Amino acid sequence: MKNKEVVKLLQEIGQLLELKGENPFRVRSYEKAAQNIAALTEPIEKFVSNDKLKTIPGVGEGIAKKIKEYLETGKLKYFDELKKVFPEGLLEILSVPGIGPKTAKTLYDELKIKSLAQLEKAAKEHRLSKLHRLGEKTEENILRGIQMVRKGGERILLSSALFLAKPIIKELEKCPDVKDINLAGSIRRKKETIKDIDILCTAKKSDVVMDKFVNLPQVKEILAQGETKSSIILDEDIQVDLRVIKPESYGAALMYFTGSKDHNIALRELARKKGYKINEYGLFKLGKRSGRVSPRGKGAGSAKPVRETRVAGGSEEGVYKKLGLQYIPPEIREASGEIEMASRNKIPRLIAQSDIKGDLHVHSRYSDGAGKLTEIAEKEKSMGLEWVGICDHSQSLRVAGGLRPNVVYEKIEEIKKINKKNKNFKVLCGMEVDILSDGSLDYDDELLSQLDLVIAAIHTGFKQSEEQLTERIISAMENKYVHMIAHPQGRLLGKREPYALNMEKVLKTAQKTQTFLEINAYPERLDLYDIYCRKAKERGILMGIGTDAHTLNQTENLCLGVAVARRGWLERRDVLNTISYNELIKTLGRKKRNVC
DNA sequence: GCCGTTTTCGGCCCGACTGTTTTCAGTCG
Repeated sequence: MKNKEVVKLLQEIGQLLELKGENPFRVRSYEKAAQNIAALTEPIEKFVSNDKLKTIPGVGEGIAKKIKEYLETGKLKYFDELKKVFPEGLLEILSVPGIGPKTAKTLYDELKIKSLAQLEKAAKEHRLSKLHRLGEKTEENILRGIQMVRKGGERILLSSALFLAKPIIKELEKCPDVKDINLAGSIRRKKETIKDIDILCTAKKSDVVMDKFVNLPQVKEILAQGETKSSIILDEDIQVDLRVIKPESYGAALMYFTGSKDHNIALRELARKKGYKINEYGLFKLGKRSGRVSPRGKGAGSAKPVRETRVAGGSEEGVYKKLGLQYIPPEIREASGEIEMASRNKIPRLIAQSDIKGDLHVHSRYSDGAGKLTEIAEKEKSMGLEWVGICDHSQSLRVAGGLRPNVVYEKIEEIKKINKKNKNFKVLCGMEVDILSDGSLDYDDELLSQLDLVIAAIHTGFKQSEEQLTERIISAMENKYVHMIAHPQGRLLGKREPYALNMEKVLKTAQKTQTFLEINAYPERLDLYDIYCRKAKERGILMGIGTDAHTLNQTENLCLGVAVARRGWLERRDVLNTISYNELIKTLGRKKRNVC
């Protein structure tokens, strides 16, 4: 699958064209096409062979031809020609915050700067500030930007971002002037990793809350402080933006800053077609034939377009409604069909935290977890749950205290005793059984048949070929005692890419064998991911959320699993965790009955 | 370069903040 390669190619073409000073709409076309290809779940090669490239939104005659040439020959003449005009290092410079195409071009033209290192040297020697429209401040900002780029990644886990955001919200809420306050941006959409934290609030006077914000004890640096927007860097090197909004615009602003960018663009296009204008201040009805006002207004604040009437803006619901749309939950605002569904009133009621009755994957002290069985049960009960599946590691995983078969039998007995004592809470005796390198399971069927819950997982041999890895998972699913595949794709965010798997085959087999797939809610995993959750749902595959908790506190990560499920459009009926203990036992027995 | 309830040409999302300037260009989201 060469989608990523093609996306990168188109993005780089866009950037080079931007440097060249090309028509910005042409630049935008390449970006748009790249975005839409990035969102594909099928290999781009398939589109070439079927001559279907132009069915991808944003891909027309020109770009289709270029993609075809690149995929068929491995090269693209047009791109090679472009690269002759500007050295590749300039693209690296563009990644420095604050440097856009114009600045990059000036730096190249005037100072012959074509790499990050040269840029850094020039900034330190104060050669940048001698250029037109660049000053000392810019020089400092560029140096800081270079450090940011060098640090790489700079995205943090959703869980870490939430951990940092919550105390800030709590503190700002204390301002008597602050009425509504909410997260926005990717953290509100619950993306798996977050670049910066966006917060929105309403307040009568913004200076009080802005002052409080920039003076929070965890602030390392103030990047900007304005009337409507301020930006800070936390000690943890994460940027936080706060925007203060007037109440009548709060909903529109929340939508605008929650994004995603593509969702917003699609909404704006829809609004325009319906004779509205939408921005962060509200939804406005355009007066008859008055929409032709030049956007280039002169003078501060005097550019108010004529005859616009605000028709919505205070609440998100109101704006969606006026646009003829059902409310769209933030988690699915990714321009992946939600607007069309909302126009047909077909947005499902997504699963909610309150639907959850249990956790399918927790480790105890039997293997590498920290809690005793009874402690785990108490903890989960205190969270309002009714059952927990305790799945320790199997014997091969020695480093994680994998259980010998005789110990598994001891665990079964202990759990029986616990369940006898507890009327309102049940523990399922589960195991996370290794799928060995040859595809066999780490325990024999005799032992597996004694367990309430068997989840199978790959923990070794990640580097095998796609065929081998896919085959391993498939053969595990074909075992009638295996209920669920844990962390099916095996990635660790920021540390390890997912295993090479043929997901089509995996999903097909899960459907055929009635095997469930896990949404592993461990912060670094969040696996299966959203797009495959949605695909699994389309096939009628049930999903199960497991926290993979190794400490008692980690059981609280259930909310992250719910977030992934919501991003995957899952409803209550798609997720095992929403059913009662008795129903669950029945459902877990289904595979054995039906498949064998 | 793409696209069509503005349909084969003429649009294409739009406003805030910074840092520089002396009225605004560039960048960002």
